[in-house]
Amino acid sequence: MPLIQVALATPLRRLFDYWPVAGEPLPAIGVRVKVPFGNRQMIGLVMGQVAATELPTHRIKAALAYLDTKPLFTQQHLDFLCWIASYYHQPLGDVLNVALPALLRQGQALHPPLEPRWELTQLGKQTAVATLQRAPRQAALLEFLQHGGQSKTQKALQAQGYSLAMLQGLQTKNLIELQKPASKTPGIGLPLLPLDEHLPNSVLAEVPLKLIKEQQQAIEVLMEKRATFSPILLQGVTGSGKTEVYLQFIQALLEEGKQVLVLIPEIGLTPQTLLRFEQRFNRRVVAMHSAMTDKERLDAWRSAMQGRAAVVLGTRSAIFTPLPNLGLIIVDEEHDASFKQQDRMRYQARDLAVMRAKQENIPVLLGSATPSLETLAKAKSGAYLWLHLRQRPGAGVQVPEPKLLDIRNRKLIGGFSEPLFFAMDKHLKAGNQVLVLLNRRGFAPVLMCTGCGWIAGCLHCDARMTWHREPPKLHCHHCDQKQPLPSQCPQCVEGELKPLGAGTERAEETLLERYPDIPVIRLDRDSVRNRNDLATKLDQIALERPAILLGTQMLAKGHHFPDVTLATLLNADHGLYSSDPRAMERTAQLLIQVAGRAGRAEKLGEVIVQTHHSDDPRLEKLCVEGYEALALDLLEERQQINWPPYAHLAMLRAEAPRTEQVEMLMRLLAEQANLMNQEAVTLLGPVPAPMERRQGRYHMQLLLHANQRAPLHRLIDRLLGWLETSPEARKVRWSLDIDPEDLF
DNA sequence: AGCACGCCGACT
DNA sequence: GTCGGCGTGCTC
Repeated sequence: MPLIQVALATPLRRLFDYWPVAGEPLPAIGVRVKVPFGNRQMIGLVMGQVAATELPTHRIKAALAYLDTKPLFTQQHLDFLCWIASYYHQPLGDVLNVALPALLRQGQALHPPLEPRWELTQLGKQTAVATLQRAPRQAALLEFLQHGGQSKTQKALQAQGYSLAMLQGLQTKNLIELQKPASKTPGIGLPLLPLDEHLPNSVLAEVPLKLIKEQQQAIEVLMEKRATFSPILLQGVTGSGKTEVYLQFIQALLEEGKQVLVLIPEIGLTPQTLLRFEQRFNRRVVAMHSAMTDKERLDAWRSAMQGRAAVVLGTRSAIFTPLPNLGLIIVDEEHDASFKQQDRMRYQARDLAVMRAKQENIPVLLGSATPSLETLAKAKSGAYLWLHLRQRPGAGVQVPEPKLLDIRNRKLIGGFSEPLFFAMDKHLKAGNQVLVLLNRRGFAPVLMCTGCGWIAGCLHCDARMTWHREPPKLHCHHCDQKQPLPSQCPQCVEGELKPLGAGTERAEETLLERYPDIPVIRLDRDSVRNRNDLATKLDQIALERPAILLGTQMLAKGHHFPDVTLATLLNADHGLYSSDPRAMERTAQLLIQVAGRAGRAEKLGEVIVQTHHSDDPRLEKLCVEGYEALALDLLEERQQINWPPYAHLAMLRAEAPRTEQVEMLMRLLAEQANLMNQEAVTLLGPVPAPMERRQGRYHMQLLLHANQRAPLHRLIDRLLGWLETSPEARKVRWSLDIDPEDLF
């Protein structure tokens, strides 16, 4: 008798063998199965069959039940998930955990159980409506049921305005009854739901925008590439109409009956984005993001895997969605950091998109105004097709050139210099909006005693606590620890406590003092807690003029503010001289994004960037020659220091409550690595992680560097084997990050 | 990861 | 005498 191999969500990187469920046919690969595991039950996925196992047969247990009659994944999709598991060195069960909606992971049926329906009894069919004249609402319901023909679910009836009380009224008179659906095992093995409500033949629901020549040329090139694996970088300045190119390319694939997957950054999935896709096509568009309920996610997932959803619009985890007729993947704002998952299963959705497209032999379109160096390198080398959109259709106003405003030796009020205020005055007086970007929440990043130099630090982290005014507290942005604001210096008692630096709260206060008659609309994580807050603020922005829009990243991403004529970055220095080689790239992307906010419609814009380093050649290059020129320079630097994308990295991180435990493990780990490593892998570290103490735990890291992927992954496999059996590793929490993005 | 087993301190 | 602390071992 053959055994079935089951993938389970445990940290053990292997499959588990079980006897098949007695008396049932062997399950297909990709079916969920409930199995005993230790002394509990788990739900896993059937990955294959084997004739025999190394384990003594008496230790093999029998599977309890199959939860699906048809596989949840095609073999091709399973191959994709297996590839992910091996590339990121994660247990397959963990990958499946990300790939399956929560409800399916918990064992719920793929199809919702059929709801009971209300039906007329024999008496109900014969009773004249007029006999119910003393209960007119019930009479109306009876009439509706008698003439509606079919039985109805309670939900459907309530949607028509009939209440539960009316239904119960008819039920007690024996006129109607609730019929349970006939299915033996509710939800499992039901036929696929009927294909969609008859869709119009035409894919288009509205007339597409007229393309300018450059966009038209891009579409023509894309059309040629639409049937094979073709990675494409679509580099277009803000406002160049990338989305319209996406939409028209998507249209071509929908017309061929294909499905399209669109990945967008976390912050970019607004109801407006979804609406734009829904309005364009006569096809089902579903969203996939973390704010949805489990039920909503399952519904969207099901319609995708059944081929009923034509477009899936989602954040990074949507890359795992099974799509039987996938014809195109688009990654919008491909440089965005949110495509990299930074905890649990660390993966880069943009890279997975390219991998999936290769496997499916379909095009993958990476769009950005400021492409990541990784993507840019591939485009430069010719591995990716490189398309440019340099013009802005419409009124023809170009993205303004950012001006650097040096603030050395200048007095700053709440982060603003006098010349900046002067520029703001001009734009506000003209009745326009001014956008102020400050990447710092709270009132001030540091609270210091002027008497003795004491600084408010976090008890659990090597970090300063941020002073928040509203509500008043000290808040550690690394571990979420909150403390009441001290009324006096805890060290010298007599010194005065003063804020150092400025966050959005302080900038807001400054602006309200300086411009008492102008609305200041603040957008950051503290003032925008949910969808509703955001909608309110966006409405306000649409109405108020003049106005000042103040905020963090949130403000720079995605939203269109046609009345902004001055966009300003209060401090470009943060990260300019960081030891992280990625800092300059990030600052440049932010600056260009901010610049893109100014003068989008017919109004000419201005962009001002405050810095202490206006003579920095990289900043100058960025402002004068643009992002691409700077990025190509940065790429050259990367090549010279032999760093990604020209080399490969993996980061091993470890943390424990006591520093000795981490140090011991990391020392042994490095020792092992040196023993195992006969190839070209360089160890950098182990070293204490930046901000060594976080949430009361000590962090260390070991960076592995190699010119080739293969030897790096071979070494990692051996190291993980050692880590899994090493007693020193038990007390320490460790994790592996392939292609790490944040090294510091 | 979970969960049980097991071996030592502070409670009724 | 037992409740419960978390070290150690195991999961087909």
